[in-house]
Amino acid sequence: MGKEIPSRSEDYSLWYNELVKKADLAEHSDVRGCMVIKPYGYSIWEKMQQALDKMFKDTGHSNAYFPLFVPKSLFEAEEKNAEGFAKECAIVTHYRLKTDPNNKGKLIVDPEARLEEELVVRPTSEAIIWNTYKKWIQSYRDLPILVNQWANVVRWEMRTRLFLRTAEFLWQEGHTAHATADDAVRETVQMLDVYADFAENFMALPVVKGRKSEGERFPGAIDTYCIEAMMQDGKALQAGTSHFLGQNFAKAFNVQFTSKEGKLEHVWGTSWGVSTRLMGALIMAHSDDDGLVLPPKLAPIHVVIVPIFKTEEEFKKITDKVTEISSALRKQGYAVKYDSRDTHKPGFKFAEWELKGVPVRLAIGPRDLENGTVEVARRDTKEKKVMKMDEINTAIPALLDDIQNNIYQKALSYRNNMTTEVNSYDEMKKLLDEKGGFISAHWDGTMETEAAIKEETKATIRCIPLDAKEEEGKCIYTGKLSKRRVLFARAY
RNA sequence: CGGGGUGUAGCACAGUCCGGUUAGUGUACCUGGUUUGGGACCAGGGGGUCGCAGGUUCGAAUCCUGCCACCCCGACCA
Repeated sequence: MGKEIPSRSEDYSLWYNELVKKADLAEHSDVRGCMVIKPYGYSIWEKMQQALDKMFKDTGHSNAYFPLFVPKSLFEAEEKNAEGFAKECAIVTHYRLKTDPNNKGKLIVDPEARLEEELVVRPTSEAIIWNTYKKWIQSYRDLPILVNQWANVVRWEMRTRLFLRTAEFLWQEGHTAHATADDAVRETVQMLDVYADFAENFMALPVVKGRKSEGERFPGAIDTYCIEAMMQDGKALQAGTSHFLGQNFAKAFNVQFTSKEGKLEHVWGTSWGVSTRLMGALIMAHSDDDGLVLPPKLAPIHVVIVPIFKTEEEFKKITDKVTEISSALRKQGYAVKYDSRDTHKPGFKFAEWELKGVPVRLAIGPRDLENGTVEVARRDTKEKKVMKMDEINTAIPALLDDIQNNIYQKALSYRNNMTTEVNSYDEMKKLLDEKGGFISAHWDGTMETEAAIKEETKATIRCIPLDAKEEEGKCIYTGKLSKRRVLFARAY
């Protein structure tokens, strides 16, 4: 018996945890709340990075790197931001250990080595970056500044889950500075579009673009835009955010520039990020009870080839054929894995590569050699068919495209099925308990109502969709007037 | 951070209530052979600070105290 995972219907959250571990994506480390991302999982993250990085560069951004540590005085400069993160910060207070005089071979913190000013381990980098931008910006000619950084951040979470919420996680954070509010808003929306494009075209994950309510907004932002996705258990997941910071950070850090007209003005800012949480979204959006299902565009291995043989001689003949096929596929840019292990039976290998979500599997045995055929199996539908060997080179690219498209369509129709328009609070509560998903409903726009609904149902306003049509209605909770529907859901 | 639960081989667990040979099972691992078109079989073998630290006892995986970690529920989480 190999590795098996629980079914989604039995225990969704156990299914997720086991899948992450059994598919070799990540595991818990010995550090509380922190994970080890294993090579297979990390290679998926690298594919995400590559695609996103290119999109950032194509929209004019450059990468840079800022320090992990933020002096407390800088951190607290933008009050709302500091307050928002204060409860989950790790703080460096000392810079030296020494041997414990009472306990041989052990180390203690040297009380003599207390830092004059504590260093906050960045939960996000606005503070240190805006403090740096102050030095970079004097004139409108210095603007815009379009910088991104790939980094780790630390948020001391009480309850963690692999990829979805860990104390340390990897992400990218873009930080831009502009001469006008319009420019900054345009940037904010552009990056939201980049995220949505990435989610849909690479992750095969349909997302709703929207704006956060005041209560869900990034601390220190004027406006927070987001993409929201629907997971297979009916819970929503925020997959990326893009913030219009107004002049909040420029004012806090005194970042001013001289305009064309010779006036001294505060700079307008944005910040935007996606994290390794996208891995969680990817896993939960597509995978099934047999394991991971990866969209070809993010799969570290596109095609796995399993030989079926009895004798050494058969194995050699098959290997020759496989070499031919795989080098032709590699020439087209596909990652091909030949699983030539003789220590496992084919059935075992089939199950293992399915668990790891490889989009296409080829099986070649003596029968195929005779007939000039190969068995082609696709991971998303688990369909198998026998193909002529000389068709492979053209059939595989088409098949991979089809898989990419199919899992997107499947996720899209699921998401649409899981989005329900609701006009009464009772109906909403019933739906949340029985079906889940997005609830599209009217809201009076106040924080009080939002908080009350959250308190009573555990559902939050995920976003105010950008494409929400103007529609007169009554708030589901207070009956007050509302101009458009918003999306509620229970969320990760 | 509160309530509950669990820590025994890489993994999953039994044994703990009621202390007493050499701590066991499945799986994984190693060797040899037979196998190979959906998770092979037989035989042999290796692997254990029983979470950590104290205590009680002639004797502790087992009883007591403290600590740590993880899981579930809640609070928290922009």
